[in-house]
Amino acid sequence: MSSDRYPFAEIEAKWQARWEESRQFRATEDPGRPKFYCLEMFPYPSGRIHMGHVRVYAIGDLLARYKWMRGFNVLHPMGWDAFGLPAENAAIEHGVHPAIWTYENIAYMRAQLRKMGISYDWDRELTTCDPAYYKWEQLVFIKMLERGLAYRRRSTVNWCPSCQTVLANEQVEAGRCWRCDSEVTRRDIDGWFFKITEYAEELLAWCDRLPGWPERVMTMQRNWIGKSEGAEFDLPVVGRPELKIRVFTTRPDTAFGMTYAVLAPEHPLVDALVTDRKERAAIQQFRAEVARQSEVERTAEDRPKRGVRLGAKVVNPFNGAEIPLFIADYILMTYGTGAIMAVPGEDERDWEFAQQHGLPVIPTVKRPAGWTGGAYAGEGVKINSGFLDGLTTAEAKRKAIDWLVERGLGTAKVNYRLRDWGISRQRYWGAPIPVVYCEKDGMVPEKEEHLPVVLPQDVQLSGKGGSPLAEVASFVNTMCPKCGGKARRETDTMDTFVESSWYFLRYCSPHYEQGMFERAAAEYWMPVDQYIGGIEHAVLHLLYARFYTKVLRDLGLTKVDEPFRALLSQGMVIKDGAKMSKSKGNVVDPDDLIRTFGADTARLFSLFAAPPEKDLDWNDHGVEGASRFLNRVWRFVIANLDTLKVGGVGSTPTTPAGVAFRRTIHETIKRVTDDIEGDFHFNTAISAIMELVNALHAFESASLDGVGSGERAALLREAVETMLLLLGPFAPHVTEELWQQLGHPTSLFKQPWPVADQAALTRKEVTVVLQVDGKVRGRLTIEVDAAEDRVQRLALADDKVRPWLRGRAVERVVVVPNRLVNVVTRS
RNA sequence: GCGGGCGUGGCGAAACUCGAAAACGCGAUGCCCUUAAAAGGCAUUGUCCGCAAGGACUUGCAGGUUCAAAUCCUGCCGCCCGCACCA
Repeated sequence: MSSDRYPFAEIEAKWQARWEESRQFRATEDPGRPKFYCLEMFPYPSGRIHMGHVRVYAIGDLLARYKWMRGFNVLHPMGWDAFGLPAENAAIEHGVHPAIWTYENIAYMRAQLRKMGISYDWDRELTTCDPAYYKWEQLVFIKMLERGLAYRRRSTVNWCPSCQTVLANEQVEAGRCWRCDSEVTRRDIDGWFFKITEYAEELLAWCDRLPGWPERVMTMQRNWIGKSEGAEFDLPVVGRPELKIRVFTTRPDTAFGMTYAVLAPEHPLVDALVTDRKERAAIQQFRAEVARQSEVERTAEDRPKRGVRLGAKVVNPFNGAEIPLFIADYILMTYGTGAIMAVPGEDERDWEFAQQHGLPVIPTVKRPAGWTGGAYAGEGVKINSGFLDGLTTAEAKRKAIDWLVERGLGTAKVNYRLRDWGISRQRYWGAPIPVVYCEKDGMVPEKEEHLPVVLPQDVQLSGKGGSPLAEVASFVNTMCPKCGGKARRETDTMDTFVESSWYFLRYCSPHYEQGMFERAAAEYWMPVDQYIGGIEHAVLHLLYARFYTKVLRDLGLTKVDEPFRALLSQGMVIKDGAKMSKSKGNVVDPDDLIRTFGADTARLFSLFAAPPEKDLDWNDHGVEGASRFLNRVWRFVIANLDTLKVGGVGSTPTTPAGVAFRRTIHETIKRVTDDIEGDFHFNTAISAIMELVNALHAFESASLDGVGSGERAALLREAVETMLLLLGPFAPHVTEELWQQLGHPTSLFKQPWPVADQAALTRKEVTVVLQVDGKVRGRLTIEVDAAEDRVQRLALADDKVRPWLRGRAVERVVVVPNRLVNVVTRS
């Protein structure tokens, strides 16, 4: 089966060694050259690479090598996102220390990546579980603490019972843990937060200033940040002058339609509002029911809204009306003020609740003609609204807010759905949070000179819950950095998304010891020009990294506002209609693939089968096709080596066949370049190269008679060399080998990218399509830019066209220069 | 419910600043090479009618705009993704 295959194993090993020995892809700052920072999301060292990795790294390497050839100074680093739960779980299951498990996996995966022949600058490899790495985020943590950007508080958090740790909001997907899919529960717990909400407005604003990002991702981030503008004001409690309930609304214009108000069950004022024992019992029961519900139950679709009426009443400040007050489960303590004014006339949720509880509805917006529904959330003219009557929704919003402000009752208010980033993890395998708790001084940050706070190695991992570090006496028991007295270390570790929030900066100067990164190096390389990774991080890593970069900027460490200039979100690798997974039994192992077909084939197919942003449907026959193509290239070059070596450089063919062939060569250059530069259409770029190879075969056999041998050899040489240069970034080993066999002493990847010769591209003749009433009836070969009236005359006289005009009058003739003629008839 | 995306041969796909639908690859069929197979080469391959020449039809469905629509517009149908009681 493999009898005539080119020796890919030998070739790939040879060039991987050469590139490494010659340090060809090592990057150094060079202000004289334009830089290109090409970065793929670094992997978690789970054990072995999978096809998803092959795909991203093939894309990244293609761009990196292409940019090298375009003369850029390319930074293309690789490293390991090495902290994380799987290491700890492996330790619990198999008794291997997380560090050993992690470093063994890294060693294996590094070898796998090397076998793929990716052009990484391995000198810059970094591993986030290295104290020399996480030291710097501990330092930044302390600075964030000083600025109030990191803080500790008790709150209700998302708890994953399987991972035994807290999850940030971004890490909960439809009520389930993003990593293990367990149902998330709620827990009241002390924990550390990063104040990402302080950057909500800036993160949102920059969503409009990153044209290199996919719209899809930006939309997801905008939705996640969830800005809404409105007003906040107080509802006085009847007969209790000391009590006011603050509410947030985006529709202050509808305040006259307020017929009741609602508090979240957890609202702190509830206790103060309750007076008699019976009411207290009912409320406690309701609160307990709500608390028992899981996140999944509470957000289930079509859930009826439940609530309890309180004895207390509040006053609508707009019209003085006394209205009933409820607690209800559809109001969340975590959003706005945890209390609302309810306007059933213009809010569907309030409408539903009002129907159930027999509450009155006052419409405040004139309904459109024929409106039959309940709540009307659309815009319109105000009615039943006192001083707002007759205004539009927008005008009334403004006027209502002005009215509140004038009377000191409320203010305009912007709310965000984004919550602060909970970074405490009650697990072992992460970066320690560098603070201690002193009996005398309370919480005290570790001194800078004591950093890093190193994660201890000797730890018992039971998986039973509770921070494993709390069991390590030598770690926990320490001295207060302030008073020198007895103190206990913080035993939570940081969310591993903190490490991945700045690794791209560390790559700029990975061995720098005086700080997080060397300022000059970061200024030269940053921002990342092209970032490549999966869509699953649209609001996780990508939002955190944007936030953290802004924090570092505000700490004066860097000037960059945004870490990633352009983002390419690649699709998943699918086989037999499903994502590859062990349970589905549809996994393709990269090791097998490389052993059987070679890295070049694996990469070429990954790039050819689909455009990068789409899911890639893995097909074993397709892989064979990619392999067949590379073999075809190999055989052609080897078989014609003698001819190719004698071919002169630069050809100006004189025969029509030669001119046409040379045009094909240069059209291919243009197509491939446009496809890479434009929208990353690597699949069509490869198609174009395949067409060139097909043309090469055809020309080689057809040109034996007719084309002079000098012209023929020169053209073949130009075609083959161009083809190898264009194919290089897609299949680097085989092209590099053939380049050398052609007698070139220097690397293919040190050659300039070919430029299409305009002269070769220009045509003398074009084919013009002849249509009658929009249907193709014939073709006409004619010189370029022929006069319209002549084209028209020839079209009308054409043998294929004339029969279709019989018995019909020509109404008009549309001539599109160099493309088509459409004869429109009237019957 | 809100937001985004998609729907083209047997399959992956291409063309989407309106201008030859299906490039390239896979698969399939036939032939050549071979003792034979593998590998390779050449050819055919959207559907239907036809011996052929040729013709008709065809981009989820139904309309519309246009000389001309896969491409623009309207309304449906189906699929995927994100958010979702966010006041």
